[in-house]
Amino acid sequence: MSEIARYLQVQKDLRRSIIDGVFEVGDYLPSENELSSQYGTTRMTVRNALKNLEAEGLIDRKKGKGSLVKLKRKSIELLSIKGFTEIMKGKEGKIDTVFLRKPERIQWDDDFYWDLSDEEREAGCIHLSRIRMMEGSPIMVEQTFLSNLDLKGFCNAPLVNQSLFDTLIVNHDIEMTQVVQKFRAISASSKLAKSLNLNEKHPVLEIIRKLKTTRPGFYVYSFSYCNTNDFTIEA
Amino acid sequence: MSEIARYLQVQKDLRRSIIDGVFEVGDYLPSENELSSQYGTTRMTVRNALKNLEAEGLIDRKKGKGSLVKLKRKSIELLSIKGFTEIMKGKEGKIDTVFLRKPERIQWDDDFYWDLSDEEREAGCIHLSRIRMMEGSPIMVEQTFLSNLDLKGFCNAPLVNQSLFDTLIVNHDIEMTQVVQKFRAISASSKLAKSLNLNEKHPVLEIIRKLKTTRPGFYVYSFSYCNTNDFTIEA
DNA sequence: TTCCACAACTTGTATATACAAGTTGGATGC
DNA sequence: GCATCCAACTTGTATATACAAGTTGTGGAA
Repeated sequence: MSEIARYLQVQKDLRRSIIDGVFEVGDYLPSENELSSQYGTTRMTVRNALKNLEAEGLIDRKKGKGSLVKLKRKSIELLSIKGFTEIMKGKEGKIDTVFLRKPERIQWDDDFYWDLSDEEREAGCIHLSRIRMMEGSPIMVEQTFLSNLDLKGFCNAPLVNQSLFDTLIVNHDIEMTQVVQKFRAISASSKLAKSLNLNEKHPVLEIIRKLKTTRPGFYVYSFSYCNTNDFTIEA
Repeated sequence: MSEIARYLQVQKDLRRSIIDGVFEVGDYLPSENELSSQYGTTRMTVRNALKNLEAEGLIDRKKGKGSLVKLKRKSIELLSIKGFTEIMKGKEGKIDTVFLRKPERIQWDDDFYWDLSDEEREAGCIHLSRIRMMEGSPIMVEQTFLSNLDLKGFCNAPLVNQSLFDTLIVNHDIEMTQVVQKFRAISASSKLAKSLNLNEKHPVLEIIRKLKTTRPGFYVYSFSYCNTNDFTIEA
């Protein structure tokens, strides 16, 4: 009765294997024929799963070769930060993420930017706050809010791979599917300027995001503030 | 020999019909069975085309109902400008577009931001410049550059629907397929401040875009500068 | 009239099969 | 040794078919 579709099982299983490192970046997945006999299904069903994994950005598929694991989720996962100045043009530096506030349960703000459903309001809010650093310099402050819907143990368990997205997929079977993102240029408040090591009123890029997930009614909201002197934000 | 795949033909044909208004927004496409007999192919082939059109954002598909035409291309067509202040929250106002410079042939700048292929360099550049206004106020200045590759009569003919994108599709069979877009917050130069009716050094959102098309090697580049005091840019 | 069941549609999933076309490595011939 | 061809792999496309499951209108029972 209403079991999960087979191709979704395959998709989920392969995704988990990739994220957990069973298949490493640069590896090829087993061929479609191998996979279909492993999972006891047909090649077309496996292809359906692989096509979705490709759309998710986890693999690249090439005719004649195979399915290459790349594990580079597009903009939906993390905003990608690229060098802007001549020396760094287009390059992606190494990013360290530091918690300002670890995940904790709070109440939703009455004036929260996005409209919330009754269900979300009732479930309460989980909040976390991070700074992303590039070579010791703070680049982006990120505030994240999610509703506390069936997220058992979320605040106590550590994040998988330091990533909110990997944690939601691996521990809670929730996948990000769509994103609405809005951009503004604003002046840094004194507090923000301090966090980003800038002068007050320096221009800062504000990114407001609402991420839809595979769990109906469950969204992830984030507000990011970036110093874009030497970097661009790619989305 | 190496004909275009059937599902791509169906896809292109349906896409064009939608853009040309044969199927209007809000209509349902013919059912998969109807389409497959119309095109003399199987349902699975038609489904392949429809799935891609759904990914392009041209239709929505619902089990039990059909394929709903929505023609809401995502960020790839036009950046959408939405009200930010309380009164306007999320609303989309009416936008007028005014030419600062009509399309004209120029030389590529040696220091052009993106790397250009020899082919693009040789073909030369077409440049146009527009301001987008909302209720009389300038919101965005947009500089657009494209290589002059087989664009017969482009500079002389008027734009279709006032739109560069519609012009390229209808007159030259070129369709935008992918976009790389980078965001920065910068201070308005005096010239830019004047165009946008702002004080000098006011924060301005810079959007750098490179649009890939269905014609190999042909790209459209744009640089946009937005006043985001009362609006957000959605991408 | 109102309600309910069902037929007739829609898209979603799955199987089985076939051939086309890109990639690779090894056998063969020189 | 070296180039060439080819067999054996890979994914891409296409056909044919079947049933599941969501949607809607119709027609009959209460």
